[in-house]
Amino acid sequence: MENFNEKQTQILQVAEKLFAEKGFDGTSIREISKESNVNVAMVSYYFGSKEKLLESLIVYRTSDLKNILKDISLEILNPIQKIEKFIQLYIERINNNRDFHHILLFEISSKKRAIDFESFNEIKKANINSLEKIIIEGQTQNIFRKDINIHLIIPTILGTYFYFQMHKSFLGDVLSLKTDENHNQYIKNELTIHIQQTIKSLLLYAN
Amino acid sequence: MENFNEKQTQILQVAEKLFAEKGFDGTSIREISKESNVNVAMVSYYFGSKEKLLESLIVYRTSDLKNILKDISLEILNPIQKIEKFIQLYIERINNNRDFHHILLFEISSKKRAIDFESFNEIKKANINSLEKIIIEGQTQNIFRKDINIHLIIPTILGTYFYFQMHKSFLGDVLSLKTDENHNQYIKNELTIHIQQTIKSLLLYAN
DNA sequence: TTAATAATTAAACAAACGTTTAATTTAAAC
DNA sequence: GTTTAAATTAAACGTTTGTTTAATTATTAA
Repeated sequence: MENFNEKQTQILQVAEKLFAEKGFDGTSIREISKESNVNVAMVSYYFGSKEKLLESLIVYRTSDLKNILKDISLEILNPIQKIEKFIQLYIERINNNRDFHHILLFEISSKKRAIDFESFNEIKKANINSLEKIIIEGQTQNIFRKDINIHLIIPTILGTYFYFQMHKSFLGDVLSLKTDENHNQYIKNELTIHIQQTIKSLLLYAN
Repeated sequence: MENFNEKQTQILQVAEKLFAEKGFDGTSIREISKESNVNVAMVSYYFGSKEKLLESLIVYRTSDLKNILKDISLEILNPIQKIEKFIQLYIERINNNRDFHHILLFEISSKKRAIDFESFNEIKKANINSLEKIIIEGQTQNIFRKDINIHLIIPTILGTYFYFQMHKSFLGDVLSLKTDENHNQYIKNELTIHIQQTIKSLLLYAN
């Protein structure tokens, strides 16, 4: 349906970066146009308004995310390996789109604008279903606990990631992560392992 | 040092609510003054500027938080009970100041303003120390795992809480939490138990 | 080559913003 | 009761905001 040309994509990417850094209301169209090397009027010309620019960004990124969905439950792995892989892929994908998810997080919990998150909620539900399949498989094999509330597993996985990301500077200090590259490598390795270990313990631990 | 009179407190509380709902940049001084039933000029008169109002809010709430710090490590409880109590008190306290912590979360990860978070970081470090004591105690008693990274425990505890809080409407749907009272009770009970269970599993589970 | 459409621009627009001013009212001190 | 200081107000200030206009340039189609 929606397709963006080169200049539109340029604007969307600059807007994404600035919205993530300074928030939607903290970013002006003039900043966006300046950093995109485009006239101020072009944003209205292409997207209609600032708010519609944000909506276009959501369309743009959501259509990105839809394609990558992968069904781990069909692979030849045991439930524990599937959980590990699910978490690794989930964190990796969100981290690759961290600016966009930062914006989403703010907009979802904001009462300022009425934005339609339905297409995004669909993706979220698909991911929950994917995880649920794996957990049920582990439960029927008597490996996993039976009293698991799946809707609290995702908050622990993603919450840990987002908290880490948002406290970048504080945690970067205590963990001696000097560069952004260090930080990113830490997420890819230690943090992902920590989250995997946490969820595995929760699923496997018997009172 | 700083002390606020009744009218100043009124302004601070309204500002806190609106900043949490719509963000700092999404809230105007005129909105704050209207909802506080004071003249627009009063905000500048009392606080100097909008940004100094935010700084005053941080001072106001931080001095609140300092007093409640409680040393669980001295109580007559076993390490597991101490962990449970630590998590319960920590979540409870943050949930009681959820608007303020919502603001903090976004200011900390924002590149818009240069705000001094030192006093707040001190509190955070004190809490980490408190948790570390408990974990070390459990480790010397050979109850807890030895390969725990304490700096990733806090992100899991608070990250789970914040993610839950920020996805209020999505999770409220799937968990059938109709009112704010329902939501708050769920945090106090099920969510707190989930987080306790998660951290206990992580600390106790042996490969 | 010409006509029509799309892209781009500088300038202007009104509205909203944070802040200041200057006048007035209220409260406290003497 | 008078003086002094603090609190409160409506109005105005200069900027910045998102958006529109009207003119110009570049591209495409006939």
